[in-house]
Amino acid sequence: MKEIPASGMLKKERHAYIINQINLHNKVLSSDLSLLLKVSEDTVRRDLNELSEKGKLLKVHGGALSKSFHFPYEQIDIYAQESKREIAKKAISLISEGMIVLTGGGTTMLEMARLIPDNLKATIFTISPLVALELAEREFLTVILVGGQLNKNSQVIMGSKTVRELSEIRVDLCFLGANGIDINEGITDSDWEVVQVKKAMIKSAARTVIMCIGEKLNSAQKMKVCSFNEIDFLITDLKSSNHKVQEYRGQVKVL
Amino acid sequence: MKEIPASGMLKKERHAYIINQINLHNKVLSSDLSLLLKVSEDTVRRDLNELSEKGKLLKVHGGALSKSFHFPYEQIDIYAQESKREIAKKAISLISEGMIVLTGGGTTMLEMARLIPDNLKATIFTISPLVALELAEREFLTVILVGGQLNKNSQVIMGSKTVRELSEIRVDLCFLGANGIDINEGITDSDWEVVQVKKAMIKSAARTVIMCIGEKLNSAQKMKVCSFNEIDFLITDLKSSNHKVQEYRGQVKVL
DNA sequence: GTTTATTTTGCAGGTTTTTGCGTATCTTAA
DNA sequence: TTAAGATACGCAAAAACCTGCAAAATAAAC
Repeated sequence: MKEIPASGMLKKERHAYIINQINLHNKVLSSDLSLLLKVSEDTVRRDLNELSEKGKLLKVHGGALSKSFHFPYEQIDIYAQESKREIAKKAISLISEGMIVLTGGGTTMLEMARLIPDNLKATIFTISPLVALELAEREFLTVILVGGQLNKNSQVIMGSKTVRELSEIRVDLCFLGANGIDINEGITDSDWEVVQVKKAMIKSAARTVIMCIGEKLNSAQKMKVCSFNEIDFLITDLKSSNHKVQEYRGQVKVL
Repeated sequence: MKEIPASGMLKKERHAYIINQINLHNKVLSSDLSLLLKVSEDTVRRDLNELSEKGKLLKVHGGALSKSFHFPYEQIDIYAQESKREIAKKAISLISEGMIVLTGGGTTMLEMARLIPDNLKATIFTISPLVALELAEREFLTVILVGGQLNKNSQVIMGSKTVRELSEIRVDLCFLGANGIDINEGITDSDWEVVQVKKAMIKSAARTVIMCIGEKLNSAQKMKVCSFNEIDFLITDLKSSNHKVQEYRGQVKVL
């Protein structure tokens, strides 16, 4: 994302420039504008406030947003956000430079996407448009969306087209959320289509990571995705000393 | 950009000179003009105020801006928002029940997605995750995202994978935005990858609709997407009586 | 060509705008 | 809870601005 730095601009010009940036990217950061326009952040803030009063944009902490546009992921409240962030951080530590990764959807995955550092070089396949859009801002990431039908509830891509596409790729690491995890049943889910996609994802990955908040442990759904021998890591927010965690130690590597 | 300093100019001459500068650079600084015209800044200011009152330019603190040239920005948001909505509405009227539709990305397309009624039954293929997410809320729509690499700037999916996937589908109607439209050059764009995807989209569609705000008419970019005989409709926000529109009537059906 | 009237210009002084920097306060993320 | 980052506020310097005025330039009249 390279913008042409501007110099010696009149106030009106700066304002116009800012509006333009907003139209292009739907948001601006005060810090970016300061560099781009070569004025202090104070001046940028004053500009943004003026434009905001004129109703041209929506001033927010750190910058401004387009008034007519809302990022879909900004309005999502995440349940158990702290836990999910914990999980996300552990998950990210598994990704090393140059890896090819595949991710599912869900809020945990979205949280993970948000926490992925700007300087990570990797290729990310995903079935979640939200994850893809979040990652699109990372300069060194190659983001590839798997094609297929968008599921209305889960906002991830699934269906036969997706399964077929997944069968054609090979990745190093696959990150999946889980609806149910049980020591006997393995990984389970309630939706048949979801199960098909997850199976396909696991199949195309050298190693699979299941990410799951502690409360979902020891709960089973109707359909089986896979058993523990098909997955390589289980990441939860629970401490390793937790008794729930201990049960799974024999079956899978728990982080 | 070196200007020829002028000396001993009459007021009228200075005014002409200033207007000329404005036409060339879209802005002038009082300080620059003072040096260039070898008169005091006060005189320059008086000149600018006079020209401003005559409506020849827009006086601002520090100099003046062109009036006729509305920046590629400035108010374009509000103004173009309306335009794009107009276009979007016309476009939607082309979709009938049960159709299979393919859409590109861009703000016009997003506006269109927002305006698609809740009760429309159709299948929508798209290369824009944003459009897909917007449409995911429509109960009777089947939304399918084409797979491929997510472009960071445009936030649409493109690349060879996308082109290949597009070659495997057949749709009734394809909606595309245009970067440049010119009566001789046809539809043009500035990015090679974009051109490849657009070509593939047009190829897989029985009929193609180009959506484009009036301003972009009669502007050409480096790369050619297609000529007018490959597209079926051109939708703009201009009235059908507009002379710009008339020119295209012979080549394509203009809405 | 000279004189007179008119316009234009530059300057001095005071006012306003704009901007950047410190400082204190607030937000956000970990 | 803490620390880093973003923000608001006040201030001061610089730049731009305006007003009035007298000198200079131009135009008009004689």
